[in-house]
Order: sequence, then structure tokens, then C-alpha cells
Amino acid sequence: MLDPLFNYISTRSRTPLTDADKAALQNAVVFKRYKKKQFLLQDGDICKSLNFILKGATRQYTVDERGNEHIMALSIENWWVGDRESYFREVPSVYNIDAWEDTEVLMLPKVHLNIVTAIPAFAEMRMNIDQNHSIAAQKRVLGSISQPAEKRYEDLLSSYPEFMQRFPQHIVASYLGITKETLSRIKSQAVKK
Amino acid sequence: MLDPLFNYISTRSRTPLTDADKAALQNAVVFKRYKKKQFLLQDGDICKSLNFILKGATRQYTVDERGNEHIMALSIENWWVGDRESYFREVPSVYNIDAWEDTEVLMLPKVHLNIVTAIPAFAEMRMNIDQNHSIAAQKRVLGSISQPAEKRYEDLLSSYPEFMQRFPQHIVASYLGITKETLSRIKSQAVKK
DNA sequence: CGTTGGCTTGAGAGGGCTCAAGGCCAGTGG
DNA sequence: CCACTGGCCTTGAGCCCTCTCAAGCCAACG
Repeated sequence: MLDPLFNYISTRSRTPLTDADKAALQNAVVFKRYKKKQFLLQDGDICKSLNFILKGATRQYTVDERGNEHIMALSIENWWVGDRESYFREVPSVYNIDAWEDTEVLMLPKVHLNIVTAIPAFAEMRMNIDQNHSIAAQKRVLGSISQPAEKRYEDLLSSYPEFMQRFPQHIVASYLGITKETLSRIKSQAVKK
Repeated sequence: MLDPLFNYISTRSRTPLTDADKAALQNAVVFKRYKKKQFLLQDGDICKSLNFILKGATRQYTVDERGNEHIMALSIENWWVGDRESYFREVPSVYNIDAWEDTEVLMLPKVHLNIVTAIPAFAEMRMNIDQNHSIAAQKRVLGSISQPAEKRYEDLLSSYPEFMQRFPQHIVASYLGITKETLSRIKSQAVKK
């Protein structure tokens, strides 16, 4: 059950996981299932866990005054999902996270965080993904201030082609910060070329 | 000389700095001056140091095919500046960093990184700012996909009012992802209200 | 006192948005 | 088995925000 997590950690840290580490992880995480459309987190709540996706797909988004959803993140297998700001600073989240497909996760409750941060390989992994996160976010910022919608779409296509398979177009459009109509037109123009 | 750095670390970690820690930092960092417009990093180079700004202001930006600058980050006193991706992964940077004012920094060369990561308070600070970085980047992404230019400008004004004092308008405009003309019009409309 | 850098203003163009309608499945219930 | 529905994608028309290009103003500075 935890093997995908063990693998994930191993590939992201030079320190190997000992059997004791694995046992500690076993005790720290909780297996959990979500049906499609079920919420992992609702805005206003404090995010009490980080979730490692074993199977399925989730979206993280805000809803503005006019009811429009703005997709902050899309996540699939072998991703950690949760609102890091809310989790670490214990402030109410501005995000909703829900399952887009039936999803299975390993939940790491904050109350168990100290168990796992004591594991060197886990700490190393965490530093790693923190870094990747902020680098990825920077790239997205750079794209949004310097590139037109079409280029951003192409970049997403080459970075995360799975997204186009697993999520409908209007979700991807929102992730890119454009409307579904615009994305549709971009795609039809791209085909002509 | 290093006092601002010591203070910075102290306010961002629960572990206090010992005298030995301070001595270690003393050995790890190098004081350096940059004149206005001088480069701390040029794109294509590998970023070999992180720089703690004691005095002055810097910009981090890319230049596109048409010669337009796109400002990724603006930094002033008590900020760490450098391209984290290039620094940690040792890949050529896509950014330029230059001094917008005459600037003094404490340079932390990568070859000395292991000295300081051994300092608990420093490691804690680093985790902290990594987190802040990725949270801030996320907010900027959210703004760019969900808010019009005017709102983003107002947010910047309330978050970092110093920026408007220290950097000319066309730099701030680029940071916001709009042209200087648009920012000028936004401001003049805001005054009318 | 000319030059340079920064800010503003205007006119026209364009990319993306909104609103609206229509088409295409896949699932569901009669 | 078929009609209906809901989710998704497309297309069109008009509009608005922002960009581009261009001109002019002002303050700082050598």
C-alpha cells in the first residue's frame, strides 16, 4: 500500500529509507478514499493534512464573487496535494480541493508531521519538493507576464501532457488563466498549422 | 557588518544563533559592492551565490526576442537574491540580476553552502524562506489568472509600498505583467475615485 | 542648456472576454 | 430501445481591456 510513497521518497533523496523509517511512515499516514467531486479541503477551513495521491486526480481552486473557478493546481498520482500555506501557518485556506476522479490518498495529518520530519530521507524529499514547487510557480509567473496564451498552452502540453487527457478543456483553460472558448480557438488554430 | 544578517536569521528561526554559528557565518560570506546597473548574474551563467542585500535594490528579469525585459523579482534590503533554480541545480540561468541602486550584499558562495546548512538556525531560516517564496509565487500566479491589472496593482501597493518609491513605474509595470502606459492609466483613474 | 530617463496622453489595433446558440456524445430512465 | 438530459466542446458577434506606436512634457544632471 505504501510502496508508491516509499519509491517517491527514494527517488527524491540520497538518504535511503530504513525499515524503521518505513514503519514510522506506516504509523504516520492514513489511507483514504474520495469519490469524484468530494472535497479534500474547503475554503475557510484549515488544511490539516498533506495528501499523497496513490490513484486519481484532484483540482485546487478558488471561487470568485461571480462564481468563477480559478484553478491553482491540478494533481495526479505521485503528487502531494494540500494547501501548504494553510497547513504550515495554520490559517484558513482560500482554496478548495476536490477529487476530479475517484481518488485514493495517503493522508499525512499535521499532528503526525513531527514523526516524519525526523526521518532524514523524508526531510530531504520535503526540501526537494519545496524547491520544485517554488521553481515551478516562478516559471508559471514568468509565463503569465511574458507569454501569450498560445505559448503557455504549448508549454503546458509539453510539460504535462497527461493533464489534457485527464481533465476537460475548461479546467485546463482555467489553469492557464483563459476562458474555455479561447482555449478552444487556440487549439483549432494550432491544428491548421 | 553581519548584524543585519544575524537579525534576519534570528527573527526567522526559533533556534538562536550561537557565537560559534556567527563565526562560521563570518567565514562563509563575502562582502561585496555593486554599482547601479552592474550585474550580479547574467543569463546563461550558472548562479554561484545567494546574496543577502545589506543596502540597495536589485531586479531579476528575462529579456525576450524583441528585447523586452520581464521583471521576475524586485529585491531590497534584507532580502536574499539569486536564481535558486540555477544555484541548487547548477544549470545555466535564464535570468539577469542587476543592481538598480548602488548595492551592498553579503555573498554566500555555493562552495560554502555546507558550512551554513550545518547551522540549525540557518537551516530553519532557509526552510522558512523557501516556504514563503513558494507561497508568494503561488499568490502571484493566482492574481495573474484571476485578477485584472488594476487589482494586482492595488495588491502590490498594499503588500510592498516601498517598491513604488524605489523603482520607476515602468519597472513595476513589467513586474505586474503590463506596459508602463497601462499602469500610468490605471493610476490616473485610481486618483479620480 | 542640451541630453537622458521617466511619466503621461492619444489613436488605432488586437487579443481575449462575454453572451448566446448549436452540436456531440454518454449515461439514464422510461 | 429510444428520448432526454447534462457535460463538454465549438463557433460567432460585439465589446473591452491592454498593447503598440507616437508625441510631448518635465526634472535631473553633466
